[in-house]
Amino acid sequence: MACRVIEYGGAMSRWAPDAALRLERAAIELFTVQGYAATSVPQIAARAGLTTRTFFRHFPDKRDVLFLRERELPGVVAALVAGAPAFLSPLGLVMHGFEAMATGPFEGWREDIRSRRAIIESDQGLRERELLKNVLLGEVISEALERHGVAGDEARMVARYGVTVFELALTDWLQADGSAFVDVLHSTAYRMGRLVRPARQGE
Amino acid sequence: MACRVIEYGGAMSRWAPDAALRLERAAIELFTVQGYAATSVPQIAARAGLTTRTFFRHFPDKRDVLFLRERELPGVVAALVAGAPAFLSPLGLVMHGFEAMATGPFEGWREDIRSRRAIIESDQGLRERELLKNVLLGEVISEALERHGVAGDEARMVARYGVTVFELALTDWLQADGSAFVDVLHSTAYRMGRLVRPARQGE
DNA sequence: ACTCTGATGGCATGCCGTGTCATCACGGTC
DNA sequence: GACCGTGATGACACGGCATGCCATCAGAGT
Repeated sequence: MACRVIEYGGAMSRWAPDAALRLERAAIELFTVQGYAATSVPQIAARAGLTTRTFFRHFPDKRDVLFLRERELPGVVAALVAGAPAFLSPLGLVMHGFEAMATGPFEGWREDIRSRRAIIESDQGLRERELLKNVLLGEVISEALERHGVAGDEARMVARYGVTVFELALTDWLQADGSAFVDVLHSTAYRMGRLVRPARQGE
Repeated sequence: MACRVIEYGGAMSRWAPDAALRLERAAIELFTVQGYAATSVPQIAARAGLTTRTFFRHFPDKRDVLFLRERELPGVVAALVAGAPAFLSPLGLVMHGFEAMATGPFEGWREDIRSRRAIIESDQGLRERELLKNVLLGEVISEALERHGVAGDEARMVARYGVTVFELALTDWLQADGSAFVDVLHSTAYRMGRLVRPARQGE
């Protein structure tokens, strides 16, 4: 079967280093055409020129193939938070990390993310997996905050809040046309902060 | 098999109205003893005196049996938000609903919720399901806010924030000993609001 | 040429979840 | 009291998901 070599960032191993990428590509194509539920793992593997068993070596389950691109996200964001200026507030640290993501790689991935989102929202199981990934991201950020000296409970709260802002901003950015992700992120953070500010009458 | 009649709120149908409850009880017992993954649906059904097919008539999948008690939660909270005083801020409306839940039924369910939580946290799939339930709760609350005249995007933000506060408070309440849920809820809301307040230096 | 490593293929297995039809208890009707 | 409709359950078949196990095989290092 064609072992098309896709440049990936350098020679990794002696075998075709793109097995996971081929599987991901085949899966997205099939999901788009015939839907997620109607696509079987053997079908994906066959289209990628691999076997079912190999699919499950690269992905823990069928759903995970749609999140290959996000595997490194927690580590990257955590590193960005870890490297944020120490004088920032806890929320400032988190937003610093997200801001760097928004101005960096995300800006060019809009259509990729959009097409994946369309598939994810078509299936409840995929939605669940996405929620878990977000929570996991929050936990990693929380640890990074603790290494900045933020107390554990405060770190958890700020991390969860930050991830929520990121999620909502991402959704807005994918729907709205033309805006830069950074701007949407800032706008969302500002508006949400205002809404959530403890008001005297509303508890 | 013993068809123990559990009072549930009134005669529902002519058959034993407690099939779902029997299944839930059997499932929790087995999950506690041998773990979630090591327990099969046929095993649960047999212990409840029913068949596998009947299990899937009461629950869409194996995970859902642990969330039977929360089925009515979204409706209840939405009704509480809908009935909240109109002069409250959007966040005040949401917190009003949660506050009523906290002072009401939740206070007596602590140990039940705690044992379920222990099982849920032992399995990734169960965590995912719980996250989905929380998001669904947020969506229902968001709709209730819109019926109060809150704009769509603001409703989404406030609802997500409120659910997050509720989650964090619930976790704290289950771990800490002795505190009333309402107090933990208020404390969490206050502390999180302070952390999240837009600071001048931190974006 | 030899060995070691690690990705892959192939097979078997068990559980999950669903479609389909039969059964059977109960309530209503005459 | 006999009839029928309703709706929950039982029984069976079936396909897909996920994993354990072992064989294979290509390449790297010696």
